[in-house]
Amino acid sequence: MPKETFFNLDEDKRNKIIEAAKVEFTANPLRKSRVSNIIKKASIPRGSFYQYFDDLDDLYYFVIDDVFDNIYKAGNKFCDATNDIFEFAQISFEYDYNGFINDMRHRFMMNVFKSISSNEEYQATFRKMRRDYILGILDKMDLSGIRLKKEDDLIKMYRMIQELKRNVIHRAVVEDLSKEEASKEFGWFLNILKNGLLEVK
Amino acid sequence: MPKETFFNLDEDKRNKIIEAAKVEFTANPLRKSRVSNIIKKASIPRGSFYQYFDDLDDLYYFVIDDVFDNIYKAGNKFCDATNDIFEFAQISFEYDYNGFINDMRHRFMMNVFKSISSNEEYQATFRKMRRDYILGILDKMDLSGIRLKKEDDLIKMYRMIQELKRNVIHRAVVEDLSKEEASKEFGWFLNILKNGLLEVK
DNA sequence: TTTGACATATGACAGTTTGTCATATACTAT
DNA sequence: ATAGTATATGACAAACTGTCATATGTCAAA
Repeated sequence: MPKETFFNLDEDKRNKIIEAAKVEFTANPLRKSRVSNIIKKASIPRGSFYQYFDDLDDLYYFVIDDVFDNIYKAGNKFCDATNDIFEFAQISFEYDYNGFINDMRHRFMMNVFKSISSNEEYQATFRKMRRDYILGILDKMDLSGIRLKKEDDLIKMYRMIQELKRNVIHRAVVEDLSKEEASKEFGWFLNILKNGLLEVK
Repeated sequence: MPKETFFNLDEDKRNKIIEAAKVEFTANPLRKSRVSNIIKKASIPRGSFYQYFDDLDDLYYFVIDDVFDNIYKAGNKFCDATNDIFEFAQISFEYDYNGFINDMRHRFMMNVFKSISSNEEYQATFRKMRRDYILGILDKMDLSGIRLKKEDDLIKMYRMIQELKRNVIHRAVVEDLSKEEASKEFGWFLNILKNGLLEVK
């Protein structure tokens, strides 16, 4: 979290720094971003930077949280437009999409997301290999009880489950969940997937 | 991707480098990891490192992909144990959990996952704020058609939807999906969430 | 065995980058 | 006016990166 000194700054200066940071993080992924570039762009001396932030990461997370927050807040204003939660989800999705992918922000988000997973080259290989691999597994399963029939849908389903798994394990690592807690949590999600959220009529 | 030179190395040397890298990436998140530490640990000269890899990222992604691959492959061997895909998911989850969270690997995965999202401090604040915020939105929704009734379950459901949204947008950014494609994709997922995967009897 | 072509190894080095610190300046309250 | 506190500043040592000229190893053809 930026230091108090940063928040004591007058708004203009603060914004100037944030803007400079966004420019830098848009041009480069975090790992290639440099404090030197940001202070040059924002015209502040090096010492000041470290008076405001612990280090570059500190500023980085502050900036992305700000961006994310703004987008989500904006998207969520649509909760007055409907009282159907799925409709709301769909509407806010479109809005979020615009927020994340508008021209100004696309490159920035690209860098944010890229630093998350492996680079493109790996992802491509990964995905290609995966498809056959998934089909191999699905082949061994009895899918007669499943609503989906198309191969593409089944693969999507498999990936959805994997993604859920990844998500729970991610949280287990970060939040230190025990195996039992994590497993139960995953089971809960699986159950939703199986039976759906809607009441059975 | 590591260069051919790296793959031409005899296995011992290759493993020594990978081991040194894992030690470094376990001790530090990518951003604080140093080529210098790795070459010291692996006893190879600096020049060689750059003969094998483009840069540190190159090695990093190679190492995590390797780790992930091994874990998932191991987990997926259970696909012979059952032909119920949900049971399989649950079994392989437990196995994956062990893979990711065993003593040796916990710290390493922590670093991998941490570099994904903001740091802990932010996450904690975020989560705390979020709860009330989510309840505020849910309050405006008509939840009478939803099977879940407990507040905690409803929040989990909301987070699941958000996570799905994040996931689709992530892919939209990285894979350059159009708004229509992305939106349709999200709709597909929502539909599964609503109605479940199981055939209606 | 010798030769040449090619692959690999090596560490010194120039150029960057980082985080700190001593000093200067501004601001506030008595 | 003064003391006390907060902020600004840029020089600097230490650390790090990626490159390059040079040395060494390998191997097939002569």
